[in-house]
Order: sequence, then C-alpha cells, then structure tokens
Amino acid sequence: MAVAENATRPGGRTARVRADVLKAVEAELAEHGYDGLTIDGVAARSGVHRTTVYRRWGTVAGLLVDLLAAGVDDSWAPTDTGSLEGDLMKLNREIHDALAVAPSLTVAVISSSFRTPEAADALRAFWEDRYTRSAVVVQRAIDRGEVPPDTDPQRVLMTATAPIYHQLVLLRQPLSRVAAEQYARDSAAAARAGIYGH
Amino acid sequence: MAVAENATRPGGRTARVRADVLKAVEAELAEHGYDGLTIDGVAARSGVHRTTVYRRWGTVAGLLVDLLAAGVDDSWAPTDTGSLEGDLMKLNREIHDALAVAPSLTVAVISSSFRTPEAADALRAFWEDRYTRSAVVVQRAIDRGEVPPDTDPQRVLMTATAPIYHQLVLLRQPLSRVAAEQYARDSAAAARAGIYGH
DNA sequence: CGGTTAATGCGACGAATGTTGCATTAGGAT
DNA sequence: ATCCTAATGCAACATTCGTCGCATTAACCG
Repeated sequence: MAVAENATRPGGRTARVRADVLKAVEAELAEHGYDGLTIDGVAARSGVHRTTVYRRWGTVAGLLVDLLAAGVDDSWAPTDTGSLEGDLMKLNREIHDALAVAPSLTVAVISSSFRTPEAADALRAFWEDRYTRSAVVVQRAIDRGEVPPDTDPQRVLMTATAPIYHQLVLLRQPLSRVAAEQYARDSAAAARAGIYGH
Repeated sequence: MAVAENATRPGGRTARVRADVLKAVEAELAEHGYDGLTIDGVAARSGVHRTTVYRRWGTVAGLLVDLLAAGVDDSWAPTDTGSLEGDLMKLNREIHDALAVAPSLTVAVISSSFRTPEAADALRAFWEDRYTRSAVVVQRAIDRGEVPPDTDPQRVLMTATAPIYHQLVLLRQPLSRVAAEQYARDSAAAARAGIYGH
C-alpha cells in the first residue's frame, strides 16, 4: 500500500523528505481542499524539489495513498460496548466524524480513487480490512443470543453504515450525528427481529 | 441543468454540433472510461473544434452534465407494483443495472462530481428529485396499511438503496442483482416491523 | 432573396503539467 | 576516513490544457 516502504535506502534524508512532503500534503489539503491539491504546490510548501515528488509519488492520488498508508492504525478494532446497538452506534459515530469534518481526508481519498486505479485499490483494501474486522460485532451479538445465529454480518453492517456514506459523500446532504446513530439503531433492531437471516 | 438550452439561436447547426459532441462523449467514455475522457479527444472525434467545446461546455464535467441532462426522463416515477417490497425491488433493480454496466454513465457522473462544483450540484439536484419522487412508494404502503403511519420514507429508501451504491461505487465490490433485491426485501420487512417509525 | 449576427473555425499564445539527462549530496558500507 | 551509490537537486525540454483575437460560416429575420 505504501509507496516508499521497502526502499533500498530508507535512511535519514529519505525519511525526512517523506515526512516533509506528507506534512505538506495535509496542510495543502486543509488549505485548498482536494481540488486545489497539486504536486507543485506540495513540492513548494515542503521545500522538496518538484522532480523528487514526481519520481517518488507520481500523482496526487499517490500522495494521498501514501498519506493514508502512513496514518492507518493496524491495531484498529471495533469497540465492545456490550450490545450490538452500542457497537454499531460507535462505528457510525466514527464514520460520521471522519466524513463530516471539512476538509475530510477520507472524502479526499475517495475522490482520488476515481482517478487512478492505484488509489482505488488502496481504498478497496482498506475498506475490506475494516469491514472484515467489523464483522465481529455481529458475531458477538450472535454469541450473546441477542440476534439469530444465521444473521448475515455483511447485511447488518451495510445497512447500518452505507446510508452515512451515501448521504454525506454521494448525495452531499447534511446528516446530523444523531441521524447517523439512528441508522445504527435501525439496523440493530432489524437484526434482532431476524430480518437479516439467510 | 442543461448547458445549451434556451440558447438565443438553437438552430440547426448548434443542435447538430451538440448532438455530435454528446455522441462523441459517449463513445470516448465507452472506449477509454472516465479517466481517459478529455476535451481534446471529444473534439477530435466529433469533428468539432476544440475552442467550440471549451466555449460551450468548459470542462469534462460540463460535458457529462449535459449528457445527463439530454438523457433524463422528466416523467420518471417509481412503478406501482402493489406492494412496498415489490416497489423497492424494482427501484433497486434499476439502480443496480445503472451501476453494474461498464462503463457506467452514472459512475462517470459521480466521478466528475468530485472535481467540479457544477457537476456536484447537478448530481445533487438529480438525486434530490429522484428520492423525492420515490417517497410515494412509502406513502402508498402507509395508505394500504402495510406499514405504520409514522414510517419515515427517507430511512426506508436510504436503507434499501444506499448499500447498492456503497458496494458498487465506493467499495467496488461485485454485487449480484439478487443481493440488490435482498436489500429491498430487508428494508420492506423492517418497515413492516415498524422499525422506521419516528 | 440579401442582411444581420450568433455560433463556429482557426491559429497563436501563455500557463500548467510531466519528463529527461546530468550534476550534486548524503546515507551506508568497507 | 574514504568510497560507492541511491536519492535528491537542477535546468531544460516536451506535452497538454485552457484562453484569446479575429476570420468565416450559416441560422434566422425582414
């Protein structure tokens, strides 16, 4: 996923350059948004030469992919609140916060994923990982006897989380935090009612 | 929404140029996908001069917006199948078909909506219109006594349709037609169970 | 018919965007 | 310390993108 990992010479300067560039990416993103994010701008702000940025990252999408790789938390796991509804609400709050902040790094990465296949792949891998890890909240609910044993985790998670992405990212409608929580509550209630059985 | 409507001289040549250009847009889109869609390419293929395309449409997003405007069906309304589940399944099948075809015009417009505010506005208006019209399927279900009177149409529609967009457009996972139908069934079942009450 | 004029065609231009060859610098190894 | 070389800096170049002024064409109007 990362661009500059496994370099043959990951020494001091290379690491410093990468840090400077990624810091500049974040700053430029905050200042001009994704549309205004340009290689030249990042190079100028970071003090690194244009050519270096082009050679190591290639495109704007590459920069964002690397920024995402540098920031991922490999130890992430969904919180165990003791109930399916609580777990899903926690998940939805996290998603809502990541999307509702302006400018949103997540939305920026989504944007770039429509431009280059590499960014699309990186994002797909990231999401696949997250949704796979998230499935345990449903398994825990099954183990607790909270929902039927044949409950489909995929549908539970999709029903809970997809509306937030859809409204905030695609429809670009405002969506309050409580509305995001409501979708979690609805999904949990439907799961308890046995609607997501096979 | 349209770019070239209400022109002061919507005569033969202007209309012909527009038709040629939009036809070229579709062809280029099918050939190179959205990433490879460029003003110069469209101009070359259509036989219309670069400058003309720049003047009338300005950006790639403008071309797609106009293509969308030329293709919209203003008389669209959700089919009345006699049941909420049937109506939602019909909706989801339409959405699935629009997104699963490659290359998808809908996905192309979504892509461009991340680049320019005009495309974003056009898409938002289009979707607001569609979701507003779609709300009648819930109202009909209420009138039939199929679901509680306080059922929230927004949540019913979002829960049914958002997962399709999420999986096909953002997650870029394959999604079968029957899986899309399943989300409609789930949403209808949850609505009947009174989960989407206020 | 001819006249008017919006729309288009045309070429040239400037700016932004990537690319390439070569010089320089600074990790890392001996 | 010194050498080796990957990484970076640098400048020039090619290409693409978008704009502008002006000539030309062809709808629309009388």
